[in-house]
Amino acid sequence: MIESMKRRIVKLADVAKAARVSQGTASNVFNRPNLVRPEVKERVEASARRLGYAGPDPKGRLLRGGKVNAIGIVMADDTAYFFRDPFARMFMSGIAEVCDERGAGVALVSARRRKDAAWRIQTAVVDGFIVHCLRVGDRLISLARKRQLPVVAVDLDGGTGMSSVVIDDRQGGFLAARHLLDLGHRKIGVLSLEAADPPRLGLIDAERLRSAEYRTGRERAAGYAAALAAHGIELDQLPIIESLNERQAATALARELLATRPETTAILAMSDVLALAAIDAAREGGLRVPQDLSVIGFDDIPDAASADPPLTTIAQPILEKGRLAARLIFEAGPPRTETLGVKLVERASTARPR
Amino acid sequence: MIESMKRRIVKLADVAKAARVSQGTASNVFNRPNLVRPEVKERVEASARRLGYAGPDPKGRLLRGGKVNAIGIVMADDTAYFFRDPFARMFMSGIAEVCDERGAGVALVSARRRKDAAWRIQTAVVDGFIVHCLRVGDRLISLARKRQLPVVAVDLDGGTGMSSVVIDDRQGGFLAARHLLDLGHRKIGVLSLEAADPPRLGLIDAERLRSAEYRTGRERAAGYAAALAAHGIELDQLPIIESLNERQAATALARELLATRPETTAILAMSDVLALAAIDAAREGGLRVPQDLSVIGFDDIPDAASADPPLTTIAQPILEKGRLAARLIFEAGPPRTETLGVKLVERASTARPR
DNA sequence: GCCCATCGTTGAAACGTTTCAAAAACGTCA
DNA sequence: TGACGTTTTTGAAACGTTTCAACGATGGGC
Repeated sequence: MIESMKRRIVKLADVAKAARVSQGTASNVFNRPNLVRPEVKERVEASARRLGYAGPDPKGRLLRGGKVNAIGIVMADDTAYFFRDPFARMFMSGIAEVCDERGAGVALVSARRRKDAAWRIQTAVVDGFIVHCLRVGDRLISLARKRQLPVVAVDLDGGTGMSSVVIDDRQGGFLAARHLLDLGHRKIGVLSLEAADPPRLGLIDAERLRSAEYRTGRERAAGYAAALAAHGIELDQLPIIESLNERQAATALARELLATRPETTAILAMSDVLALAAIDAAREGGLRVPQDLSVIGFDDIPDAASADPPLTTIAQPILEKGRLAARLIFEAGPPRTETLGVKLVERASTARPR
Repeated sequence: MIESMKRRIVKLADVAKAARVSQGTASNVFNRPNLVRPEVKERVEASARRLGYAGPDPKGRLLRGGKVNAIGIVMADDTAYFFRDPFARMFMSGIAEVCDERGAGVALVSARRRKDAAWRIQTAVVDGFIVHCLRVGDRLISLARKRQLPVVAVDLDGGTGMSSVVIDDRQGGFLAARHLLDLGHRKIGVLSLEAADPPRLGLIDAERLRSAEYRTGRERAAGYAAALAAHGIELDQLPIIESLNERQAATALARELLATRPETTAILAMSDVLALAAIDAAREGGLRVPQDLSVIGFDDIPDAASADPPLTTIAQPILEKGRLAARLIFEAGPPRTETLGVKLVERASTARPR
């Protein structure tokens, strides 16, 4: 009675005492039952049941044993983003696949609100981190690295001593722009991902992209520039709109672009989400895609193929990227950077200008 | 030199010793820096830097402090399912939202492979569990409950002493069936979710649904039966196909149903995924929806509205379900069951039979 | 009957932190 | 100078487990 008032939690030691065995034996009952005599095992189990023992507490085990058996994925957005964004989802699926293989768990770490983001990274109970969408040299990345756990950066030129996986964004940008140019487009509008934090929504100049904090925007733009240069065009001559990678917001911005630059015959979008938004905007403006306006995306998210019209885009192996990132965590070898290739996927959202 | 060979990890005690302070003070430097004199604080920080201290290890903190500050979501599928399935995604978004509010993390616990599923649940480092898609009385649920952490079951009639959130599946089933009947359909095919584990794919009889382990299938079927009864029809008279809730697999099964029962004028699908699959199958078979075949779904996943044709379905508040489940975990009050309502959403996939 | 191998069991030592009552240091004021 | 509040710092006690060398039994072979 009085015992129950104390409300203290039953622990292994209590069970052991009740069963008149050493704590070591009690531990074995739960972890290596074949090491202990059946009779004793049963006695211990009986005591455990009687006392209402919850089983070995992972907290204790963890401290002793070391491995959590889970990795944390850090993204610079709210937690729901993991489930909302098509790119993130695909990426996570790749990670999940490898984690399942290895029997590891997955913990989602949102780094949206900078303030508690730090705390979250410092206290996350994981064996390693995959960080995505943070800026190079981001303080959060240093925090993660300070934990002295394996860290893999994704879509980020890896700092020293950190593994990273990236895609050949520049080549992708190059292929996209060249495709449009080859079709004969010259009046091209660029729909850009965020270049830096904070984003500057709306018309920006090429310089902002050249010196962008985010690798993705910077490199893709560099690819665009290279292809344009081959046709004697400067990136600076094109209208460039910076947008959040979000359909609603981007549609509004794209609409504005089309309104202010009615001569535009093609949109070079840095992501499929942006491209789909551009198509929405075109349609609202009474433009047919691809007859009146060509649109090319980047990423090849699942929706791209089933969009109307099916999207011409630069495919990157998103799933493979996730897999690779996870493998790099588990392999825990010396830091290295893996670069994945991209390719042009021609579908129906691009055509010759009229 | 020799020191470095030992490879031992630097801990708080080492830092404290090096800075000639007590361990308590060192701890304060990291956790309540304002309690310690600036001069001392700096000394400790310097030592920490010099020794390469990684910061207080969460493992230690955890054991002492208790709270992990993360909840685990258990689903009976592989981890990628969390990101693939539209229902799961929406549900997770709701959970994520509440977790973000409370500054809690999210851990994904896959219970796919029964064997290590048990281990995963026993060792997950979390403060509570939300379990979904497991059978009532599932051993895994008992395991979770044995952890003596808050557990919330979703879409499961809560066992004793466990909170749960469900929707009014029966009412939903009733509304769906009545809608079809009101339109004049009598030759109706049922596309059912899994009734029990293991699933029995293909034609099943109504009895299997009446005694189904999974609440969802059982209750929705009961709703169907009630509506049919009002028209003097028995559920047993309709062809019922059990399928995995997966577009590819379901399409094949639906195709078969349509082939063997060409008189069918409507499909009563237990989920939107199944409904969309039915539409795919119909189209392959040269049937137009809704002119030749009406299809009604259940859930109202995001894709339902944008499908072609837009899907008539029973809407359930998926997001709210996630939010509620998470709140129940955090509130940690006495166990209770929350039932959420459903409603019919008429779109364009149903019409009068010809 | 003795030696050895084998199998079970024990006891104690980590694992790394936070917390808290009590002690010390420091200032202030009479 | 001494008494008395404040700040700071200390030391030790948890937190709950696993592991491991060593010890005691038990039984077989000689």
